[in-house]
Parts: sequence; structure tokens; C-alpha cells
Amino acid sequence: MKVKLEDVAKRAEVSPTTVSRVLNNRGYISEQTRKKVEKAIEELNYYPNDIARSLFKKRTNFIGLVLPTINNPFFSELALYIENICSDLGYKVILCNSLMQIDKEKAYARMLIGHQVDGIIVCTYNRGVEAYKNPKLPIVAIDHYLSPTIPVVGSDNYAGGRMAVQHLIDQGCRSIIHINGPIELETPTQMRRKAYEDLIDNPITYELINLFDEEYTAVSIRQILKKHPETDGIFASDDLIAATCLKVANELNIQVPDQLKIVGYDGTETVLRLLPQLTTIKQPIQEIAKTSVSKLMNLIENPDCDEALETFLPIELVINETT
Amino acid sequence: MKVKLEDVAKRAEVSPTTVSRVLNNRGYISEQTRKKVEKAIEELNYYPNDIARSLFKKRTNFIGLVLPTINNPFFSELALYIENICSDLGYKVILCNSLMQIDKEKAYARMLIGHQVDGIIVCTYNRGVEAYKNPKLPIVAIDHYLSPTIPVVGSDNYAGGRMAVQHLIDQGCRSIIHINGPIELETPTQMRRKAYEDLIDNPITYELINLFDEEYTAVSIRQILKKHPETDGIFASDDLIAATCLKVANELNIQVPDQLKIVGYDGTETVLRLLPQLTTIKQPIQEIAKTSVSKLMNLIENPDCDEALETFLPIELVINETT
DNA sequence: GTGAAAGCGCTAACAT
DNA sequence: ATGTTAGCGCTTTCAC
Repeated sequence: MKVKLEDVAKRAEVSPTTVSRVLNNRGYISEQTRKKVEKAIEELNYYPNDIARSLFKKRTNFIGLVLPTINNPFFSELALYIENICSDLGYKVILCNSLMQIDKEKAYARMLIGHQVDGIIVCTYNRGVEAYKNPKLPIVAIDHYLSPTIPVVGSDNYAGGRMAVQHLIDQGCRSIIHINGPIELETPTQMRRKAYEDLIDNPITYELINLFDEEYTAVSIRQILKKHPETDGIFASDDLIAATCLKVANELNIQVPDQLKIVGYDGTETVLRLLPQLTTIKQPIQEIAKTSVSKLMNLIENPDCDEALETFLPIELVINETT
Repeated sequence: MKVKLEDVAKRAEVSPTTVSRVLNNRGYISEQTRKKVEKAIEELNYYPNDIARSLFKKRTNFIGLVLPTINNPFFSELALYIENICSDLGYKVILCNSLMQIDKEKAYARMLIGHQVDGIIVCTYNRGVEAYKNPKLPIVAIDHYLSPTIPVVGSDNYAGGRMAVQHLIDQGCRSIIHINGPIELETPTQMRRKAYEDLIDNPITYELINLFDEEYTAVSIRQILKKHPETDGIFASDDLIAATCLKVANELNIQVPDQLKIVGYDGTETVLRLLPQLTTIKQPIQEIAKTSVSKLMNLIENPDCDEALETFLPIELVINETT
């Protein structure tokens, strides 16, 4: 059997309450009693049971982190920062990879609620998860709209889009195309597309239905480049798409940046390390993490506080050899 | 207040026991009663409280996943698979980024034990975390030795190292150097180094003290290449190091693969997508995840079962343009 | 086939 | 400054 508070109490010859007091630094305890209790804890190698504590306190110090897949440089960098900040604040993070499947996401939502998480940070694109509609549950979304009352945090997608496209124009591109994810997703990242379309006279935007399948992405880009041989600039809505553009251009013997210039979006550490040639719009991932967590904590501490519904953080153009 | 089992019972006009029976499909319930209860659950939008359940059952269905940083293609791919498999088995994953700091890791261990996790998968390099010594707690390690009794899962590092070096030799390299992490880490990945040293007459092995600092890595590699201008082959112990080698070679106008050939290790999806030129040893990450989880589940179900202490899964050479 | 009652390990009134 | 007691929400013997 695991050693429990009662065992510590017996060994220290005090009541369970006293042990609890020592554990939580609450109320008055004489120095002597505290010593005795600490000694017993040490000797018995006692670890307080957080499950019992949570049951009583109705607070678990758990938060759920729901994302499409952690195996993606943007989400893994985000997750690192989020987890780190939470850990410093005494919160634990439950990782959920929805794989863009609505059923999985619903199951995760049920699980998180059942486990009494104190809040959820959601970075997925699935709408229609009823559980998120529960107004009692603190939720913050990153880069997409879940419901009218859930705060959204992200980068300034419109400014980022403009910056990317303007840079291509400044570099002399005349035929710029844009490659993005599914247009029906209700995410502020659609503003990247909007910026492109606002800046270009005859916009040519392509949608990749499945953002996480590289082979499909490569095939699509090959077709696009063959259909539009005049293309001399691509604004890709994320760095992975940009990387595939670069790869396909290499295969087709299109010289980058001489014949074709490419700008991506995200600017994660991983991408900048593996593909240092890539020009991209760098998101303030650490700031996004900080802001999301602090909003969530606010919502948890103060359920009916008014958090700003949308927060867009500044981006930065990182110029490298693909432009 | 949250709706609880008792509320459901009242509404369905049955006892709490009966509701519990319906919830858990245990014992005999008449079809009619079940219907009533299910209706009440539906109407009240009831979610069973897993915390209370766990307290009673002494099983939380939580596992801890401790890694240096999720913001790394190898660990994020591993984490994706591990989380997915666990989720299918009804287990939830608590993410812990130790950042290679022993204090953080100790704090995580305490936290995980306090939270009554059913088991832990550890992929970090820190020894001396006392909490892991608790023989009652099921633990599986990936790619390093934690204690004599904790099973280790990884790729066949020796075979992988041989394959990488032999490939360089076959491609005509005469001056092959090896770049690896700190030599004092007690991990089976040291076998990559051993394979290199077994195959090469005058081995030149460099240690990078901090594997997660790119700037330091780049500076070190620059020095190494300047000191050994005759180098025509590099076996890097992971793909991120290999990527930095490639970058530095580009800066120094060393032609890859003509003047210098590079082989990495890991072969993650992310690296192969962002840096498709890289020749590398591909680890069976999904198999590593499956094996680790299944060993852990075994240990959980059957605390004194004899799991094989070391499992090394087969690797594969992926030849691309850097060799 | 269903219910009453005890208890999982902890905390917080309330008493002393 | 310390102890007694009830109860967090659930499950499970043990009755009926």
C-alpha cells in the first residue's frame, strides 16, 4: 500500500489535520511539530495524493492542450512554451492530438471535461464540438474561431500577409500566386489570403485540402507550377508548404530565387535551422503562448472577466535566400 | 454546481448505485432502467467525474511523458505516436519538457507521482532522479539507461552507426569525422560512436556539449572543419547537427556532396520534408513508440512481469543528395 | 434487478 | 496550537 497522510500522522504522533497544515503551510503550527511531521514525511517517503486533493478542492491544476498534431514545428514550439509557462505556474498539461478528426476531438473534449481540467487551449480547426460550448469551462483558442465568446490569440495575419506579398513585389515579382489551406476553415489565418488578394490585381489562390499530407501537397504544387509557368513568386501560408514549393522547384529545375521567389509563414526555430534559406514571416510564438496562457489563467481565476476577444501579435519578415 | 451522479439518480428516480452500474456496464440492469438513466444523463448533460473515480479505483489512466523538449522533430514525432496509441488505449498523456535541467526533471517526477500516474515514459538524459528509483512505479526509458531495472527501447544504434559510416566509406570518403553529443551520457546512442570508432582507423570524434543550442553547434562545426580541412565525410549523431554541418559547409563554400558528404541520424518526417537532400539513418519511430507503450502497459497490468531490459529496433539507410 | 452504506485520501470548518 | 468530524463524487460489497 501507498503511504498516506494518515500514516504520516501516526508516525509523527499528531492528527491528520496537523500534517495537512504542514503540507499546505496553513494556520499555526509550532516549529517543533512541523519538524516532527517533516521528519515523518521524509522517513516514509510520502507523496501527497493530488487526486484526493483535487477532489476536495474542485481544482485540478490541469489544462488540456488540443492541437492537430504535435509533430509539426509550429505546434511543437508553441506547445513547448505553453507547457513551460504552465509548469512554472503549477499547472500540468494534457496533450491531445486531434489529427483533424472531429470524432477524436469530441472524445478529447469529453475526456478533458471528465478529468475536470481547469481550462483548455485549443489550436484545432474543428467546429461543432458541443463540449466547447459549455460556458463554464475556460477556453482560449489559438488562430481560429471556436465560438463567439471564446477569445482568440494569434499573429497579425493580415499585416504578415501584406508584408510577405509586398516583399515579393519589391523584389520584382510580377506573377505571384498564393497557396493556402482550405478556405472554409474559420480561422484568422484567412487574413493572410485576404492581404494577398488585396494587394494583387489578378490573384491566383490555391487551396490545399489536406495540409498534413506532403505527397498530396507536392503533387498539387507541381500541377500549379506547370499550369502557371509564368509564376515568379509564391506566398505560401506556412513554411512546410513553402519547403515543398522549394523542393518541387528544384525538381523542375526552376532556379530559386532567380526564376522563382518563395516566402513562407511561421518562422519556427526548427524550420530556420533546417531550411535557413527560407524567407518567411516569423510569428511571435513565445508571445502567443504567453498571451494564451495568461488569458486562460485570468478566465480560470475570474470566470466572468472580460478578456479581449481577439489579440493579434506583431510579426516580422525574415529575409533569406529564397527571395 | 456541476451535475453529479446523485443528480442523475434523483432525476431517473433510481439509486446512485444503479446509475453507476449503467455508467460502467456492470451487473444486471433492466433495459427499462437503463433507458431511464441514459435519458437523465442526456438531459442533465452529465459528465462522470474521473477524479472521484480515480480516487476510488487507485488508477488514473494517466501516463507521464518526460522528454528534453517537444520542440524537436524526433521527440515531437515520438510524442505524437505515443499519445495516439495511449489515447486509443484510454490513457491520457501529461507532457513534461525537462529542458535537460535536473531540477525541473525532479520536480516533474514528484508531480507525476503526486498525480498518481499509472506509469512514465522517460526520454531524458538526467540520472539521479531518485523518484525513478521507486520500484513500484512502472517506467520505460527511450534511448537511455535510467537504472539497471528499467527497460530501454531504442533503435539499433550500433547497426545504424555502422551503416552510416560504411556508406560514407563506400562513397569514397577517406577522412571521416564523427560529431556526437556529450560522451558521458549513459545512453545506447553512444553505440553510434562506437560503431564509427570500430570502423575507422584514426577516428576523430567531437562532442557537442549542448545539443540544443544551434549557434554553439554552428561555431563548433566551423572550427572543426577549419581544423580538419581534409575532412570529406561527416557522420553526425542526429539530423539537426547534420543540417548545421550542411549550412556551415555552404557558408565555407565547401561543395556537398562533391567535397564533403554528410550522413545524419533520425530520419524524421519533418527533417525529410524540410531537408530532403539529407542522407540519414531512419529510426523506426512508430515502432519505438508502440514498443515503449506496450512494455509500459504490461508493467502496469502486471507489476512483476519480466520485460526484456533492452529492445533495439531495426534502422534503415535513406540515401539522398548529401552523399 | 436494485438500494444502503462505507470508504478511496485529503481538507476545512469548527471546536478546544 | 492542535484535534474531531464531515464530506468532495464516485464505486462496491452486501443486503434484500
